Amino acid sequence: MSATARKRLDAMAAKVKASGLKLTPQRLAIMRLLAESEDHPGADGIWRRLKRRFPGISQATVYRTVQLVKSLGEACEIAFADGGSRYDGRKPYPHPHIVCLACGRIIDPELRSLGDMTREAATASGFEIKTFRLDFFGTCPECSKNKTKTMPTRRIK
Amino acid sequence: MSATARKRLDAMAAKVKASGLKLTPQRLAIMRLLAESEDHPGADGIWRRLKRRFPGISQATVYRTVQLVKSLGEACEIAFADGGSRYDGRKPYPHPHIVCLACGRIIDPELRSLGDMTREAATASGFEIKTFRLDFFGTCPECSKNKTKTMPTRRIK
DNA sequence: CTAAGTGCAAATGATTTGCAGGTAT
DNA sequence: ATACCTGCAAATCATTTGCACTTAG
Repeated sequence: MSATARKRLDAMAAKVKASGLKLTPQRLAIMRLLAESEDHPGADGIWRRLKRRFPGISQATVYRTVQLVKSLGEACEIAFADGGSRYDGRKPYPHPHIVCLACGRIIDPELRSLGDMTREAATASGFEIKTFRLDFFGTCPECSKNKTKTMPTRRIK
Repeated sequence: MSATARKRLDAMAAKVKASGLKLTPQRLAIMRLLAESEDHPGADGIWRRLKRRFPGISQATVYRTVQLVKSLGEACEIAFADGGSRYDGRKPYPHPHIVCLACGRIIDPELRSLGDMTREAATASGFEIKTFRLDFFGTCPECSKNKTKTMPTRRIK
């Protein structure tokens, strides 16, 4: 487990304890997966990976824990149009994504111009901007090469 | 009915006929609502407005038609984290939104910097960007004045 | 005519919840 | 001890689909 992942896991565990909640083995395992996964796993994926080590773990527990960690501000949810959500416990704050429509990969780009655009949105509208959601969809370099056919386009909610 | 709305409705009707599909009264009514609504209505809202004039209209027909118009490229869907989708038949192409968390209002800002940011995302990632989804969430000027308490935060999928 | 469309109700599918029995602290 | 948790299964909820009956062209 990397140092950054360890830090993230510790932050999650600390918030849980600070809220007077319990650190069960299931929660630890789910939080650990959230803290170290770089592939933005979905609830179902987390559940499938976990039941190797916790044969009896229920999806309900995964959903409950993921929601808990999110509500504590220690993970963020990326919900897609097709109803599925994916989670990121490494960067628990809102950030942009680029999704490959062919292979489903999601990367986190650094966008220098994002701050300016947020300011432009606030100025243009008079809104007090609290948060945002930004996703780009396209084809990653690998899939572009392979000329793989595009996945059945998701319903972008 | 405004000139722009008329144009949008005509475009939708043309695509439907060009696809060898039928222009039923229900479809016309739904498309008309899509073409002239500036408030990004949801499927349920469309259905409720329509059953005044079409007492027997079913939600299934609304969903089917809205999907049809979207698949013809004549409306776009804005799907939110809480599972609900809203539609825009006035601008059938992807565009940014600003959502008021207090009253639910959605506006379409003009963002000059959007093109630059898309280019930055493409360059930084090597992806071929096909489309995007950009929403800002905050409080509109009216709700800021009224100091209305924020709506129970939607799950931002 | 007849392929398409409609209303209705049942089916989906991801997520949530009620409950009865466990378990961290 | 005793809140808090977990697994299980039933319940949600927006949306989709199967079917028998209409209807636009």
